[in-house]
Amino acid sequence: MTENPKNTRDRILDAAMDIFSRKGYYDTHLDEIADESASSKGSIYFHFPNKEKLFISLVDQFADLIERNVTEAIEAEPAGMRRVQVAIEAVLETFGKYRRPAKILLVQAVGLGNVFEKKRMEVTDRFAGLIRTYLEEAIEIGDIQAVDCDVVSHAWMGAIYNVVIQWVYTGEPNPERIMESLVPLLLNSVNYDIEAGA
Amino acid sequence: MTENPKNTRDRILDAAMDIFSRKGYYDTHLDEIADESASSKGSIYFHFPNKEKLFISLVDQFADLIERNVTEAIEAEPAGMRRVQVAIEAVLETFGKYRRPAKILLVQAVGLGNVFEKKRMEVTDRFAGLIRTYLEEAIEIGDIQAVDCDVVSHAWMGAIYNVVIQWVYTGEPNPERIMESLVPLLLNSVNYDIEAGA
DNA sequence: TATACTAAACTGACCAGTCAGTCTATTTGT
DNA sequence: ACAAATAGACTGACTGGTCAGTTTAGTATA
Repeated sequence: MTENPKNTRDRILDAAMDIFSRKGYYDTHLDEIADESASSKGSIYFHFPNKEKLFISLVDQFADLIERNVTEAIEAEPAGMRRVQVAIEAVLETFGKYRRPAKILLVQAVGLGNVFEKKRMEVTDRFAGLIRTYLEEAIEIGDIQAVDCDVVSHAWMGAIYNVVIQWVYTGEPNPERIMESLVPLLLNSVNYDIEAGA
Repeated sequence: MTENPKNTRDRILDAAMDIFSRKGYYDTHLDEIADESASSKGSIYFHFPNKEKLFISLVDQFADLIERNVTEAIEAEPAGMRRVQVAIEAVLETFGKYRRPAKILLVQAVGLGNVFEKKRMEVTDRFAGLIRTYLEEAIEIGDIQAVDCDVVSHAWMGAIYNVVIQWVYTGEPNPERIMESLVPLLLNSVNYDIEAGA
C-alpha cells in the first residue's frame, strides 16, 4: 500500500498503455499488466470485461481526446481553410504530446484481425470525415478550387499518420519539424498559400 | 492429386495469401492453410521453417515486386520530377493490380509485435529511401525548390498507403480515380506542375 | 532403394478467463 | 458505542481450449 497513489483502475490503464504500446496486442499478457500495475489478474477482470475491451478503451480514449482538441481549436476560427489548417495543427500537437497513445492508435491497433477492423474503420472514418467536412466548407467558400475530397482527406490522414509513426519510432522528424514542413506541404497540395490566405 | 495443377509450395503460398489477407496473422491457423491448399501441415513445414517465415516471405515477395516495377518504370525516364511521377504511378499500378498482397503489406503486417517491427521498418525505409533519392535528384536538377525530403517522402508514402488501404477495404476510390487525383495532389504539394513540367 | 514429398495423429506450452475466498470500509441494528 | 452484517475491491491458483510445431508412417518417382 501507499505505493502508487492512483486508484487501481488508473494504474491498470497506465500499465496497459505502456506495455501495449511497446509490445503490441498479442505479445502483451495480462499477467504482465497485472504485475506492472501492482494489482492482479482478478483486478483487471473486475474493472474490464476482457483483454480486447481494455485495449479498445485505450484507443477510444485517445481518439476522443484528438477529436476534442480539434473541435475546440477550430471553434475560434472562421470557416474556410484557416479551419483546415488549425485542425491539422491540433492533431499534430496532440500526437506530439502523447507518444505512446499515438503508437497504440497508429500502429498497435492495426492488423489485429477482424475483431479490431471495425474499430479501425470507425476511427478512420471519424477523422477522414472531419477533414472532408472542413475541406468542403473551404471549397464552398471559395478558399480553394474543387478537389476530390475523399482522396484528399484519406491522403492527408495517411501523410500525417505516417510522419508521426516515423517520429514515434525514430524520434525524427521531431514535432516542430513536422509542424513546419508538413502543414505547408498539405495545404500546398490543394493550392492554398498560407501567407496569402488564398 | 491432379486437382489443383500447381505444385504444393505454390498452393500453400496462394492459400496463405488468401487467408492472411482476410483474417490477419494471428487469426490465421496453419490448419486452415493446409486445408485450403489441399495439402497438410507436414507439407507446410517441409516448405517453410515456420509460420512467421511463411508470412514474411509473402511480404518480401510483394515488396520486391513493387521495387522491381518502380525501377523498371523509371529506367526509361530522364532524371528529375518525371522519375518521381513515374515512380508513384508504378507503385499505384502495382497496388491496383494486387489487392490481397496490398492488404497484407499495408495492413496485416502492422502491429504484430516486435518480431515484425524490424521487417516493417525495413520495408518502410526501402520505399521512403527510393522516393527521397528521386526527390533529391529533382531538387538538384532544379525541377523543384528545396524541401524537407525526409518529411515529404514519409508523408507521400503515408498518403499513398492510406488511400490504397481505403480502396482495399471499400473498393473506393478505385485505382483510376486514385491515379487521377492523388498523383497531381502529391506533385502539387512540392509545387510541381505536371503540364508545365516546372 | 534412396530421395523428395505428403498425410495426419500427436504433443505440450501457453495464456485468457474463472472463481472461491480474503481484506477493508461502510452501514445497520441494539 | 460496538458488534454484526453487507458490499465492493481485490487476489492468485487453477483450468481448459487452442494451435504452433513434431513425429511417424507412409507414397510417388527417378
